[in-house]
Amino acid sequence: MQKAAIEKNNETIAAQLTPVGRETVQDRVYSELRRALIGGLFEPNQVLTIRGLADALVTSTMPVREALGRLITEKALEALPNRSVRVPPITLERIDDLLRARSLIEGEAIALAATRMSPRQIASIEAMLGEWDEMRALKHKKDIDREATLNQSFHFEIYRCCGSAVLIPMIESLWLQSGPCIRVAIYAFSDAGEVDTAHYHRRIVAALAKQDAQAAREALVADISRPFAFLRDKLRSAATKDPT
Amino acid sequence: MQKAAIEKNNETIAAQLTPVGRETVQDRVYSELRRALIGGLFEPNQVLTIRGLADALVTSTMPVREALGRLITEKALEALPNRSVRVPPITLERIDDLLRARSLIEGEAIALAATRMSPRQIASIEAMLGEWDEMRALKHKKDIDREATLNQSFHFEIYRCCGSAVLIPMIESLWLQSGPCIRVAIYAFSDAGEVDTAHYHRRIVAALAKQDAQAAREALVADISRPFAFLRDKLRSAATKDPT
DNA sequence: ATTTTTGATTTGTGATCACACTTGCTTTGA
DNA sequence: TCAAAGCAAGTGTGATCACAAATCAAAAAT
Repeated sequence: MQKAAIEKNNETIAAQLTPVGRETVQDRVYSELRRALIGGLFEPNQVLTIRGLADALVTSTMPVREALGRLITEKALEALPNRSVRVPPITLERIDDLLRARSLIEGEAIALAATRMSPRQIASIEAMLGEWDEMRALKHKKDIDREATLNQSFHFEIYRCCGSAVLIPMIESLWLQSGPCIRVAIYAFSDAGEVDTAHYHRRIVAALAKQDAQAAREALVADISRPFAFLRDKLRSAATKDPT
Repeated sequence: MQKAAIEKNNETIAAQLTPVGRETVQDRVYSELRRALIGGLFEPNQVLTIRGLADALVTSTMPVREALGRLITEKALEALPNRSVRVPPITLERIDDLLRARSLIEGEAIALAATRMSPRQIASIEAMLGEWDEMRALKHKKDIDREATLNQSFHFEIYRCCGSAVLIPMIESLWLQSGPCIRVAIYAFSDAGEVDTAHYHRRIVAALAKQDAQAAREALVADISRPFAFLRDKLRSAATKDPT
C-alpha cells in the first residue's frame, strides 16, 4: 500500500489549489446589504421591501428576508410595527449614544491592540497609511467611497490585533449602525472643506508604535468623534431653524 | 352627525380592551430559543437541527431557520463549515474574553444608570431584592431556574435606566453568549456550596442609592466575575488533569 | 482486520405558493 | 364638497417542495 505516496500527492495538489468556498446566496445578499449600509447608500428613514431588494439583487425573496432579519437583530435596520423595515432615523440622542458606545468599545479594543501588536503588524499599518497618502496626492478629485473603504480597513486592521473574538463583532455592529449617520456627515465634510483626516490617523499609529495604550485610545476617540460632532451641530442648527 | 358620541363610545371600549398583539411565530421561536440558551438548556457543543427544533416547537422549518440565523449573527450560536449550527464551545480564552467585554459594557451601563436612576426606580430595585430574600428564605430547596430569572430581571432593570438604546442590545447579546457557560458554573456553584449572592446585589443597590457610579461599577464587576472565575478554575484544573 | 466504496437517510438552502394584512385610490353616500 | 366605505395592488409570513451536500451504515475490496 502506497498510502504515504498518495497522501503526499494530495498535499502537493492542495498546496497549488485555492479553496473555492461555498458562500450561500443569503451570505452574498447579507454582505451586499452591509456594504450598502456602511457605505451610506441607503438614506435614513428609507423603507426597504423584500421583493424590491430581491429584484434589485436578482434572487428570490428567501435569501433577502433572512438577511433582513439578521440586519434587524443587529439594529442595522429597524422593524416597524407595520412589519415593514426601514433604515433607522437619525436623532440627536442616537448620535450621542452611538458615539459613546463606539468610544468605549473601540477605545478598549485599540488599547488592547496597543499592547499586543507586533512590529510587523505596526509596519503593515504604517504602510497602509503611506499608500493612502499617495492615492490622495494623485487624485485631486476626492473619491469618497474609496476613502471610506480605506478608513474602514485601517481601523479594523488595528482592531483585529486586540485578540478579542467578542469585541470585534460588536464593533462591526456599531459601524453598521452608525454607517448611515456617518455618511451624511462625510458628504457635508467634503463640501465644507475637510480637515486633514491623515493627521488623526498618524497620531493613532504613533501611539501604537510607542505601545502607549492610553494615547492610542485618546487619538482614536478624537478621530471617530469628528464626524459625529459635525453631524450633531448640523442637526442642532437644523432643529433650531425648523422646529417641527 | 353624532361624531362626538361615536368617538366617546369608541374610547370607552378601547379603555376596557387590552391590545391583542401580533407576535409572529418566528418571534416566539426566537424568544423560546433565547430563553433556552440563557437558561443553559442547551449544552456547549450541542448541535441543533432546523427540523429537530421545528418538531420540538411544533412549527414548520421556516420560522426556525430565520430564528437560528438571527442567533448566529449575535454569536449566540455558531455556524460550522458543514452548515450545521451548534452552541459554541467553552474555552479559557472565550471565558476571559466574555468577562472582559461584560465588565466593560455592563460596567459602563451601570455607571450611567447610577447617575440617572430616580429614587422611585431605586426603590423598585430594592423591593425586588426584598422579595427575592423572602423567596429564598421560604424554599429550602434551591430553584436554580427561578434564581437565574430573578438575577436577570435584577440586572436588566438597572441597565434599562442607563438611557442607552445602543448598549442594552449589546448586553443582551453578551448574556446570550455567556448563558451556556454561566449555567455550567451555576450548577457547579450549587454543589460546591454557593457563597451568598445576595450580598453582592446589596452592594450594588447601596452604591446606586448613593449615586456612586464608580462603586456601582466595581460592585457589579465583582458580582459578574464570580461564576466566570469559578468556571475558569474548573476548566484549568480539568485541563491539567486531562491534557488531551 | 482495516480501509474503501456504495447507497440510504438526513440536513440546509432556495424557490414558489397561499394567505392575511396594509396601503392608497376610487367610488359611493350624505 | 367631503368623509366614509370599498376595492385593488402590494407586502410580509409561513408552509411545502426540489435539490444538493453531508452523514452514517453496511457491504466490498485490499
